[in-house]
Amino acid sequence: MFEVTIRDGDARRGVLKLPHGEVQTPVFMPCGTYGTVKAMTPRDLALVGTQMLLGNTFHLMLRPGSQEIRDFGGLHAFMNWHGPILTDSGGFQIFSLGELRKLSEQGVIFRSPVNGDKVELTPEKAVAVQRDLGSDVVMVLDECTAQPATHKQAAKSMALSMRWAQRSKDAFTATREDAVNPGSVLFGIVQGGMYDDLRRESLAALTDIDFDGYAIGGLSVGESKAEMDAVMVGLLPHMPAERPRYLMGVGTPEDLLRGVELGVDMFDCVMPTRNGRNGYLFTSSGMVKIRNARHKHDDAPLDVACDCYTCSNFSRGYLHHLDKCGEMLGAMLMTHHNLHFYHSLMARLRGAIETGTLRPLIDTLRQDWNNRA
RNA sequence: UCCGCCUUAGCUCAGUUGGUAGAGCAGCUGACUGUUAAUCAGCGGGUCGCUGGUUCGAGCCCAGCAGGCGGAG
Repeated sequence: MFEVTIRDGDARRGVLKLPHGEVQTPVFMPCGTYGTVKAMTPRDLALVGTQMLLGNTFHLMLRPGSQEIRDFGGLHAFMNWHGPILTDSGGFQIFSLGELRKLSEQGVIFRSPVNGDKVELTPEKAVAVQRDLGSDVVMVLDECTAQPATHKQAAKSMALSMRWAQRSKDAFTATREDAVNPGSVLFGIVQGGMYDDLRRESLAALTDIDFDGYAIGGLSVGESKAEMDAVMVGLLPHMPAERPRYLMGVGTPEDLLRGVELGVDMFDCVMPTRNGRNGYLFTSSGMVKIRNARHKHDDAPLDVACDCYTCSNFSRGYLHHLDKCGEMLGAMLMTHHNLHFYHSLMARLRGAIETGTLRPLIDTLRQDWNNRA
């Protein structure tokens, strides 16, 4: 289901073959938590170059409910996105909803952020929900370890995630026939905090179980850039070369350059969409905070080097105005641009790997982004 | 002409028994990394209509004046 076609240094150019289509890697996947990439129609997603997107087990389980979505024919039909979908397991919510949950060997009990109900999520339940959703890539339930964590805490957390990984694999194997999407694949998630030995131990445990792909979890949770880099540098060379590698929750454009350079195949992050809604825009010459007063009278496009719908048709002054007024079109146009930026960045990186020119491209991009905003 | 009420930040308003002023919004700035986020945080900003008086001390009490609103003629 995954094939690396070309390499450039440690970077890989590949193809991920999934039930809902092929994905050219390295790829960036926008977050569509509630069955929608906020402010984007599926038509616009296709327009900006989205190949594959994320859904969220925990949030969709609460609303509208996994059986409800199954009754609609699965998440693809429900949201009218017919490309591949990867669903996060709810492991990140163990981290992000830290105040609202209780962990045990069995699983996790959340207090629903919607209505306060008790909601239990176990490795088996997470797989079952994702089976109902019909995801192309199912993620195991893990505990996204909070930072900072001592070696002991990280070890305990990682060990639990590894036991859950085995249970997830067992549940996944046992439920294939009853799935909305029987051709889906299952990814394991490496944990271990910022500790190289734990990360390696986690990876060994996962490869022992054998997954279709391997994710690096537990990053972008408050650690320094240096720590994140150290985890990637220490881990990536040991990850199975013939399987896709997914860096979860990352990241900034600079993070993507670094990840691709080190051999990551898949990324996801809320940054282009959330920051887009908040008027923080990525351009070929660095980031632009469109709500700053200096853009009020600017009739130039957001990014002269960008050919997206937003940059082709609207001025910075207009985007500033929409943002100031809280108009939803502002969120739409700015999300559109940011996603276009991320996807075209990935396309350029893929092209550079094919021609063996990744290194100079990365150097050029880093220089451009740091020049000015 | 008389009576009553009102006048505090750019705007709308709070200001307890007198102790040299607060909120929301707007403005400016910053943050955001497997979305509890069209979100969150910080900052700037006021001769408390004017002039006197009482008091150790007045946005608060008293008098006059000026605007505004309402009522009666």
